[in-house]
Amino acid sequence: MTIYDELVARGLIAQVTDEEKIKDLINAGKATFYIGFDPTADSLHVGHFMALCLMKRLQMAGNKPVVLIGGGTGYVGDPSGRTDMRSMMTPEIIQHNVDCFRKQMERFIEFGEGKAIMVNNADWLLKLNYIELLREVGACFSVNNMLRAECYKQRMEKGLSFLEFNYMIMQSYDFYHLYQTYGCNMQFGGDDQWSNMLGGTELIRKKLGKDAYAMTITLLLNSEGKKMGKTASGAVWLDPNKTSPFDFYQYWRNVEDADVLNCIRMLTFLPMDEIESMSHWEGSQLNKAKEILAFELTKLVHGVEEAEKAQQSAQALFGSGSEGDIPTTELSSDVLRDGQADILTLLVSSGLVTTRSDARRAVEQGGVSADGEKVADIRTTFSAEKLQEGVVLRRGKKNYMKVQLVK
RNA sequence: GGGGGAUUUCCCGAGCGGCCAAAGGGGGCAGACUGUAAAUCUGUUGUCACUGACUUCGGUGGUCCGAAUCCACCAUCCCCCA
Repeated sequence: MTIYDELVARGLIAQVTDEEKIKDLINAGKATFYIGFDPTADSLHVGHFMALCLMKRLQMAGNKPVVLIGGGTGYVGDPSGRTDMRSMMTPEIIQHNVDCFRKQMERFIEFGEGKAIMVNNADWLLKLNYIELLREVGACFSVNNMLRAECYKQRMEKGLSFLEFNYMIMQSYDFYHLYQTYGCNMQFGGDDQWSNMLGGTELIRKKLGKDAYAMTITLLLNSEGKKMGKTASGAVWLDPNKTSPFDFYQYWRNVEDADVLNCIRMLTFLPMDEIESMSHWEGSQLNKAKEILAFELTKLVHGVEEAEKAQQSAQALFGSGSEGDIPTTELSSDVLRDGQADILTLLVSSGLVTTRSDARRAVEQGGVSADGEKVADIRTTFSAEKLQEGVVLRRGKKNYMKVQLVK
């Protein structure tokens, strides 16, 4: 199976400019391609992860990846796919985010001589002169066409600032610049980037009379059409300090039935025939597939060791498995009153709830247990001796924390 | 630059002087049922010393016994005209 066919089989490809050309280039390992990452946060998330996986796949097939970090475009903010305006980031924050991205990416992609390279568009964008740019590049863009682009359409309702309107031009300029500097002839990106990417290929055609190609990656949506990798409290991060390996594991362990296979296909490196054999799994067997998905992804992102730990904890807590590696919160003697600590205080200090009111509600609704025993009374207390041994608190089915008193 | 409209609790959105911690929906959380799934039903969803008290309705002042609701100024956003 060629690399292109595999990408198709995994459902990763959304749109392409010239299928035959792209197929030939990447199958032969002759492409130099780039993917841009905007440093809008201090950690990568699942969406970025997909792009990184794609890079890795293409790199393994002999193509040369260019990671472009949007240190310069970060000053502007991409309006595509958003209905609101981005808040402006300060140069310090942008730089901090760029550094964080770099660190995380080095785990996935091999950089160095003849391998992948990483560039930051701040290096060229910040130097541009306004008038020169207008004459050189601005003349190549038709505002009429830009306004027709899908990515601006939605924003026409809500209002679009001139700043954001220029994002497409900057991204196009990036492609143009990379084409000339590194011979980069292809761009990949999320499907919401399609118009921005076409801007680049067109600029290259107009300025240089050369062909460049673009391909977009399918957005990872769940069966309800929502972006995956998001929870009520925000994104699922790759940084273990922002999303613990256990929570990361649990996120994938809990995906809906309808989405498991899709995720396995698009996100893991399991061979296609193995995935195909899972495709007719049903019912509780599908549950097994979720375990595989969760384990594989945790392994890719956090390493085998963390993946095994997460799996063990999960099995210990949900199944009948042996005592696992339960996250523990250490308490100081501040929680004690007359040598006792009450359940509300413990719940709050364990981080299982954020307020005492929340804790009260959880107990009153029968959602709290300690060491497997349901806690029915909000006045329940625990002795200091008991707490020194450690107590496993549980809120609802899926939230656990061991609390232990230290002297 | 001129004119009009908006700003409510996580989100959408009611409220137009006391009966407002603020309807309704979405989302979240918990319970039942399950496969750590989905669907469904139920409860809950500002904080705390919790049958009561305290702090919220863009900001700051004011009117009033009493303001999310009225007035003034400021800020932000949207629409129309230029």
